[in-house]
Amino acid sequence: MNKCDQCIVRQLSSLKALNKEEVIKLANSKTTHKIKKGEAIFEEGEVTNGVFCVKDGIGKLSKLSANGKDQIVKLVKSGELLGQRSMISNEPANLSAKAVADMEVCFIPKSEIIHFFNNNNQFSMNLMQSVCEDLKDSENDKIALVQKTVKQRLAETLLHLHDAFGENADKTLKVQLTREELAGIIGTATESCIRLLSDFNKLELIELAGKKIVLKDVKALKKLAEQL
Amino acid sequence: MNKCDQCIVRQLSSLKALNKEEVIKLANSKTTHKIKKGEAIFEEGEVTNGVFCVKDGIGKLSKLSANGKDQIVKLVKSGELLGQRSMISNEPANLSAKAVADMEVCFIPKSEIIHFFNNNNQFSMNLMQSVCEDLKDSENDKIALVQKTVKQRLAETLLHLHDAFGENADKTLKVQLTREELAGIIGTATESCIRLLSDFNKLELIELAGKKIVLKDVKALKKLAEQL
DNA sequence: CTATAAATATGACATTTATCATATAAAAAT
DNA sequence: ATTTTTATATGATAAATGTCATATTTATAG
Repeated sequence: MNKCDQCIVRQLSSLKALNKEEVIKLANSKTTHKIKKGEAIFEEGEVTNGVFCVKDGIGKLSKLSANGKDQIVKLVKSGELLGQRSMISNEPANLSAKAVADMEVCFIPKSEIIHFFNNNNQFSMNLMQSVCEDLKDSENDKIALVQKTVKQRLAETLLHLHDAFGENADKTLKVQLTREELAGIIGTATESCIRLLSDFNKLELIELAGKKIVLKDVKALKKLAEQL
Repeated sequence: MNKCDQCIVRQLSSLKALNKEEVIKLANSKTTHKIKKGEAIFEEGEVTNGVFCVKDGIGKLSKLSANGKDQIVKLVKSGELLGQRSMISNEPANLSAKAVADMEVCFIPKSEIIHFFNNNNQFSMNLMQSVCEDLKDSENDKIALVQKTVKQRLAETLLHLHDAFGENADKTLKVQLTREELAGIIGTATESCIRLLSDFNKLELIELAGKKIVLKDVKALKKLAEQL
């Protein structure tokens, strides 16, 4: 039973370049894992020796600082690969990967990936492009961190979460993050994040219902995120 | 006359994986350019259609913000490749590349690189690893921007400039940056950068002689950069 | 070599953001 | 259901950093 063929990761990630034969090879070597919200897929410093495909759920890549704050570098959703960077660099993971919502992931051993990389030009190009995409995002994030205020970054992040993960039937954002996690994405103190969310709420840019957030005025949020 | 074979870029960059035949092919397709200090190799938004090898000099990759500040993402020195990311992503450059010191660069057309990428696994792996290295650096920079103070980042940057570019006979740093450029690297206002340099000078951590900077107390700078 | 512009330096002040304290609400455990 | 913990919220304050003004020095152009 070749389950990988129908898998969303196979449709969306670099793996889409694999041919039938390669997918069968993949299906035989992969292992499937369920990760509960809050649990780690791998921790900073760990040697993973392969990549993880996100079949379902949402994960965060983050790094714990000396002062105890967890800086979130990227959120990943179904269809994406995790741990490519450290596998390719032959290094222990630079970041920890944890589940923000219950996840289902498949582990693909490094040997398989390297085999595909060496024998399938389209695959290696896809993988390369995916790392390049991450690099571009990271560089742009870096610039935003310096050039925008916390308020602007919060607005930007809310819009991005909406774009990337969508909304539920009741218009609330699909990703449910704690205030602490949200602060970890925009790079600020938890209290500042909470405060600004309250402000946005009062200004009717968003609506807060417990942990759930509704973007009420996307236009105004966009304006806020971009203004000088 | 096959000049590429002896070139420093060939010895240090992903190109080291090329065989004799490939180097000859490379030598026939490359073009050499001299770039004066301050001039651009390419500008943000430009389609480059190839990569640039840095034979000599120092360059900066930066992005101009709406408020007129130039955020420097990376400095490059001889032996490195420029413009890989946007070439691979098939996108116009996300950043501008300008000379910080007079440069000599060679342009290699995209078609050549793609040919090597598809026919030489070691080259494609090298290129991949080089982008991964950039990604790791960028992610770590991002985290430092959030978790460290401007003072710490200045100390860190001075140490990094010393490590990466070395010093002259008179112990001054080899890279000569304006205060504005230095501010653009650490992500702060020019005035704040100047002020902190003065402080460091008074504390005898560094010595200022015009634009030239000497690191007088590396140990103390390291301690400053890492402390909580 | 002078005139002009640009870079560096420093003070005064405003603003942003972090930190600490504490209250309230929500979630988890017993 | 009640206790205990954890998350959210908000005020007060301090610290860090940006902005504006203005010298002073250094570089560049004529």
